[in-house]
Amino acid sequence: MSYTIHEVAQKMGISTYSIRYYHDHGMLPFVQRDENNNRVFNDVDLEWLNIIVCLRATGMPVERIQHYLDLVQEGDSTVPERYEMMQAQQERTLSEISDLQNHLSTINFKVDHYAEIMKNHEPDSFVPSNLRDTTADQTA
Amino acid sequence: MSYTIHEVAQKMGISTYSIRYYHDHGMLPFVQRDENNNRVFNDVDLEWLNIIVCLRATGMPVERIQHYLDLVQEGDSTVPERYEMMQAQQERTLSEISDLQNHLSTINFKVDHYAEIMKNHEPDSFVPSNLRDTTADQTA
DNA sequence: GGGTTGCCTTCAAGTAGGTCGAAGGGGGTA
DNA sequence: TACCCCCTTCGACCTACTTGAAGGCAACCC
Repeated sequence: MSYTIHEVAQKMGISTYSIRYYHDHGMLPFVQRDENNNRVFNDVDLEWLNIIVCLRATGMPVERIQHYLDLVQEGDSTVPERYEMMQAQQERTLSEISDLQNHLSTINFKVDHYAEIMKNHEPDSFVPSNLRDTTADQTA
Repeated sequence: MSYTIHEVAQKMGISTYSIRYYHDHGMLPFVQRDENNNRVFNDVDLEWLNIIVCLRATGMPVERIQHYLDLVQEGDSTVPERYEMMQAQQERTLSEISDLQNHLSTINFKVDHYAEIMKNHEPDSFVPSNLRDTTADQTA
């Protein structure tokens, strides 16, 4: 199967701009061109792109991804380094998930807090700011 | 209690650059200056910064955060809009956590895969790339 | 066959959110 | 007085896109 850049963009949930960016920066080394110089993607390209998207989404810089993809192309002798990279990425991602969960509970608290305020007001009865009690609202 | 910009940076785990950036962009409206024009932060400023860090870390653009902070200062009449903003942020964060968890399982798979390869090799016995079996390595 | 639409191309410029360096000032200590 | 350290502002730089301008090629319409 072969795909246009738009099909790939839709499939992967990223923009055509990003795909061109990755390609132009050497991260999609197997992409072909058709007779009009348009990019033509196949399933292997999609797999590579999948890796790129995964690593970018978990915060790996483009330069590191380039290095990782180079290692993949160099073969099994680079497995130990790739192993270390993926382990680092694993830890990084776990800690980012945990950070996000902490932030989420802060946000949950605010949602509940605002819901509570709204429950105690009749609809359309919010007091104007010049009349409100300012002492209790420091935590927003 | 009052704090220097460095103390705040350390407390919040962000750079002094970021703090100045937020201040310069009107997101820390209460920060004072001392007689030498240095920024002086108090506990209320820390609370505001905490909100900023939380919303930024969960992907809210600076402009939206500015708007949110404006709403907070306007008082209770803006509670419904703030409620909607925090609900949106809640959903966004939940879906980002879920995305990260999916990406994490891809990474876990690679870590396990590489560990498996390394287990089946004596140390320092990785084959040079020109001798390896290239057919099985498409998924990196 | 000429015009329009539409998708593609490249290259350059713009953007967000910081990050950093230069230049300079104030204050404390030796 | 010299030195050090931390602060300031302002402007340049950075990453990872994002967008715009200018133009090519093909397909359809009349």
